[in-house]
Amino acid sequence: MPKIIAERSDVIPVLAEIFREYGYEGASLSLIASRTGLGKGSLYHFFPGGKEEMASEVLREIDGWFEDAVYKPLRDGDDPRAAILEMCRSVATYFWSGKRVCLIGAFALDNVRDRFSDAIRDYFAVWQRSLQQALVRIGHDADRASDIAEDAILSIQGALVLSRALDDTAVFERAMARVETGLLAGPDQGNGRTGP
Amino acid sequence: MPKIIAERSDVIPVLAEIFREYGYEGASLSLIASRTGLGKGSLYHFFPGGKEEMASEVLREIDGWFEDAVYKPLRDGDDPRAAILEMCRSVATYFWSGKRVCLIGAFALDNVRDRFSDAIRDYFAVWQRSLQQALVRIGHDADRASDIAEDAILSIQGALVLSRALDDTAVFERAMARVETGLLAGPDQGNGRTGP
DNA sequence: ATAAATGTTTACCGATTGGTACAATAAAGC
DNA sequence: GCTTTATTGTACCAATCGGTAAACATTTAT
Repeated sequence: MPKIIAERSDVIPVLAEIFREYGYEGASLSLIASRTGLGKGSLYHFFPGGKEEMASEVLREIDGWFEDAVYKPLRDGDDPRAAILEMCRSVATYFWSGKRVCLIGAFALDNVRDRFSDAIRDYFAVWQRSLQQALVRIGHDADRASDIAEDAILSIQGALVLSRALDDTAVFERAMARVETGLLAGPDQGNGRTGP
Repeated sequence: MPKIIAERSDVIPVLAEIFREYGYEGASLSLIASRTGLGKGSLYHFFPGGKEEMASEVLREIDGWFEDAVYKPLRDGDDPRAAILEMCRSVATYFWSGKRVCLIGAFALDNVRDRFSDAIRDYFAVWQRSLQQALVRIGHDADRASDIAEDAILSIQGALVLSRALDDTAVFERAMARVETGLLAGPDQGNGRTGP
């Protein structure tokens, strides 16, 4: 094999950051080439499908990360309470307290949504279902757990939008604190937000 | 004056819909020209500043609509409770139960955020402050009202992201119902979400 | 009627877009 | 040491990008 400056898997996180910063349309091939240090030839060698395949792989990698770091512990962990707490911590770290955008959320609002609709839907659907399962194991009934999980995920996404719009990480941190207390409030005490 | 097929003010809502569908970068001038029925020359006659001016005017118009239909009643209306209820109704209608994207929220996640950062920040900041004032008039203390208002706006934005990602308007409607009850819960009963 | 103001159309600009072709290069296997 | 195979750089492509120029049409004020 010839000289390997970078493997395909090394390039994907760089691509992810580029898409996050510039969006799908805004990330031109020349920009990608210069930021990755790879020529167009190499890029199309690694990703024959072009920009669309690059973005697909990025989405897959993000989904994989969340699957391992967040979803799986929520579903299979011994302690659902601890998994939920860990989710909040992971999410806050991952999104750099709101400074880093959720690429999948951004794609959902973009016109490229249709192109990646399956990946986008799965990402949120699996997250919601995993969180719901953890809540059920805490003692909530299924419907209530579904509602709470939905509200938590949507609050995180909204927090990313609002903290970025106001350029204020405190917005994100306050929202995460609210999400955490909302998720960990037991099934006995109502929280006035999701239910009867 | 020469023949007027469309006034500037007539074009702006069309532009808004184009930007909503395709994003800032995705809305090419030729697309804009064909959708508005105006040639490039006419476009640049109405908007000498080009695409950036078109987007600015769209943002201004959106802000103006919210100012009249939502913010002002929240601040100055006789009945703050009614104004809050009306806000929820207006928002649900405006966003077509989640099928229509919040252009300003989408811009906030996009790389064009820097270009329109002032308009984006003001839109959300004024919304939050107006809603906070209404909550204070209901009887909340200032800090608590600020927190509740922030949570409501962020939930709406997150609901738009999530309902679009899952392609399910029910997500948006459930979220709006939660927002409404959260906003209208009196200052006496805690709601477990924003509380001390 | 005519001049001036106001829109509109069309052709065009250089730059950049995503993508392709292909030769050059470098290492691994024999 | 030669061939094979995987990677890279360069040149190039048609298409489209945002934007400009200027001739052209239409209407109002005089």
